[in-house]
Amino acid sequence: MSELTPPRYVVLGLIARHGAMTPYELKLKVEESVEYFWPIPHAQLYRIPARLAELGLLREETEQTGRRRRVFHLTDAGRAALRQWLADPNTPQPETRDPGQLKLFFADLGDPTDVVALARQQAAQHRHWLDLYRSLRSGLDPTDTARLVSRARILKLGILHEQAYVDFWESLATDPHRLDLD
Amino acid sequence: MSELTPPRYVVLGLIARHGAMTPYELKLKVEESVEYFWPIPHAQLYRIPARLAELGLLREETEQTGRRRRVFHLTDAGRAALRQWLADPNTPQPETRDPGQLKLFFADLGDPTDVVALARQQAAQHRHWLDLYRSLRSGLDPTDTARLVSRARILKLGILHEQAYVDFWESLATDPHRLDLD
DNA sequence: AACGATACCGTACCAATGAGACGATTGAGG
DNA sequence: CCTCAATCGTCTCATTGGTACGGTATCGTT
Repeated sequence: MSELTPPRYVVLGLIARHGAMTPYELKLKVEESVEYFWPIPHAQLYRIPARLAELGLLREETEQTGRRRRVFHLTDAGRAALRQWLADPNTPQPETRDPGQLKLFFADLGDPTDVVALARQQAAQHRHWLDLYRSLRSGLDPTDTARLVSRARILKLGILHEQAYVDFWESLATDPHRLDLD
Repeated sequence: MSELTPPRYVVLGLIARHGAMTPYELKLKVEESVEYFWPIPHAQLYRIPARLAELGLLREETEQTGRRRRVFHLTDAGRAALRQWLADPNTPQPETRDPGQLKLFFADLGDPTDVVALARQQAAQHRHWLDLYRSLRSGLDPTDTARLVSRARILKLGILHEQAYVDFWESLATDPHRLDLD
């Protein structure tokens, strides 16, 4: 069984966790969480399940009522593929694509004041995410122990991440000439 | 003048900084730095300059000697486009694609011991990058003041980033049941 | 000078993706 | 009924990712 791409495992995982879903429901689920660390454009969530069904990892059924939407169920093969992926600790390198970092990298080619404006904007942007993750964490339902642990963990990482970026950009905004070589 | 995609600005920026280059030289430059925060597959570095030349932002010349490679020069329009981009502090959101985070998010669907193995592997991986960035920073040439500042800054951010991830994964590896809700 | 080996360099191909316009369906309220 | 907004799905096109493959220079050896 060959490896799937990460977005495909996202679809398998969400269906494994929440039960059979339509592409539209997948889209809603993705927007509420996965999005933050693996964005998937919504059109993909119509293409991927269809592909997984061809591979036998999902089974497609059609609603008998109303809009007759396509509902995708996890098959045994799908569950097996998911488990196998989760059991393998080896993962590809993370990829970061950060336009702000890119502008910073080339900042010496522009006006020296640009970097301060950039830093301010970036600091604000990352602070926004930091606040969001913090409030999501304090809003966790302590009685839902099953979901709580994994939710809290992933939010913890998001918070550490954003905290690091806020620290960096704020320091750059207030003190652009400081040079850390410690 | 419509916006370009980030990889195109990378090409403009590298040529602005280092002078006219062939696609192959671009590839080498990308690998030595930009790669870490904006990966670009090498085939792109043959397509992008050609496209930018069509747009009038680069000018293509052909070597008279040997392999007769295509050398791309920055035009005034190209320089202007680059400056305009750098002067605009507004940037799209960063996108992170981290297979490790994805596996963590779905960890509750697999075996509970998987997460420890994952954490160990991730901790090692991020420690590797952390060490690399640190050694790159200590290897900076203090006499090259022009480049020093921008290099040091971007490395600082990389180090903060990796430090946060090392902290997270190491803590998870040694103490998988700890729950941070502070 | 001829040679092979090894790097260097470039292109081509095809499936997959990103982005977003557009169209269809539903159901709630008037 | 009718209208409007929300919901839901598909389509298209340029771009991208991934990678295989082919050509060209260089260098050490004889």
